[in-house]
Amino acid sequence: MHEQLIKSIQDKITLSPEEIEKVKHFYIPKKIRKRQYLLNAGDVCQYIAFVEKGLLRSFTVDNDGGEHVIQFALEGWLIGDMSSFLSGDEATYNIEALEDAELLLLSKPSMEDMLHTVPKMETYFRILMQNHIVALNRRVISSMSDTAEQKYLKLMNNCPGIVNRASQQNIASFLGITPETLSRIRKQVAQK
Amino acid sequence: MHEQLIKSIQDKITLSPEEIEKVKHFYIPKKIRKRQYLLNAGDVCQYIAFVEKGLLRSFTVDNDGGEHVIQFALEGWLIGDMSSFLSGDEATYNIEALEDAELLLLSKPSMEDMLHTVPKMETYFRILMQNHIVALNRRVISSMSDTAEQKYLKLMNNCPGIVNRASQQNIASFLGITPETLSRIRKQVAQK
DNA sequence: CGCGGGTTTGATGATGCTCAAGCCCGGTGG
DNA sequence: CCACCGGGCTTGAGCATCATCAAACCCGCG
Repeated sequence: MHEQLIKSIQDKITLSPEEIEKVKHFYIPKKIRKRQYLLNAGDVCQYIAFVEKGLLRSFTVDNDGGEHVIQFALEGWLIGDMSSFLSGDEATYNIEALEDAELLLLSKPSMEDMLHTVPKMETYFRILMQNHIVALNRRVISSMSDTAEQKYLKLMNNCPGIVNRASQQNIASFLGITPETLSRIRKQVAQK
Repeated sequence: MHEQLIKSIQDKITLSPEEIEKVKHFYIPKKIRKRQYLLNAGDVCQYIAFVEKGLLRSFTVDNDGGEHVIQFALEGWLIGDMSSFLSGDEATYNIEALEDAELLLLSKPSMEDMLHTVPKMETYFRILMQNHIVALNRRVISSMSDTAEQKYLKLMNNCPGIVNRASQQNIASFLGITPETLSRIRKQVAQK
């Protein structure tokens, strides 16, 4: 049940077996079914979710009712509205399961406890934050300067799992292009 | 010399006068002239710079030699290659002064000292990080779904200082459009 | 069997890029 | 003090990419 979490942590820092046991107990396991929401925009984000299994998306809905996929999360990824979680403000994102999923939830009090009892986890979260910012910066540049095809190919290289498992609509929204354009691109790419 | 810094901190957390004095001493004042570089891509980012006065930009250069402005920083803002600063890896961004500037530099050892002696500064930096992530997410959405004119108008509203002080080339690069397009947009916008 | 969501395919049009020329203005040297 | 240079900004014409709108298609499911 915690394999992915432990792998993710040991990837970045070294913990003793006892520390690992302690860390585990701060997370609450939760299963959630396809199409269920983990968070609704407007609520406060109570939990950061680590994905053990499954696929989720976070997205916003703009004034015209258009959805914009902010992020996908599959096995080994974190998802949540960080800003709402840390500040206690209303969330601006929705989070929905695209597949049946097994999650490990971390509440804010648990997180604080955990950082207190296993201080090395500070480093773990700092690295996650840092990687997230780097990824966001890359995405900004890509969305501004790459063609639709380049964006798609980069996603295929970096996250083949997402391309295979998410619907084209969601992928298109994530890439900032229309589903029709994505369909045509896939056709072209396949012919090579 | 530290007015902007103190304002930025007191905006987010409450410090006693003694704590403020302590904090000040961790920062190294530095003046830098227009066109000077604070950081070259490939070097390690030794300092996070707080801007007391002036205007800077961070940018990448892609394979074709094209520049992409990642960020501007004017009075009261932070600039640096966070990832390089925190991890010690090579920086991917360049940082250049667009105006003569007065900076307050924070090295990594100083930062660690400071967080140790004035723990409330943890919160300050966490809020900065958090705001940064929110801003990046907004920028991603904007760059994917807004027209060039909308992007420009948003920048004008959010950061009039940048629109007034940076060159059109830099603003265009930041917005992900060509200088020609920006020129035409400004003309249209002016006619209202 | 028929419905419905997601995907494909086609035709058309708008937005913004490219390339190219001209202009404005500040700085430099004669 | 003026002429000239050069960088940045403007303006124009043509074009590529991608969005829009619309129709057909595919396939799982009631």
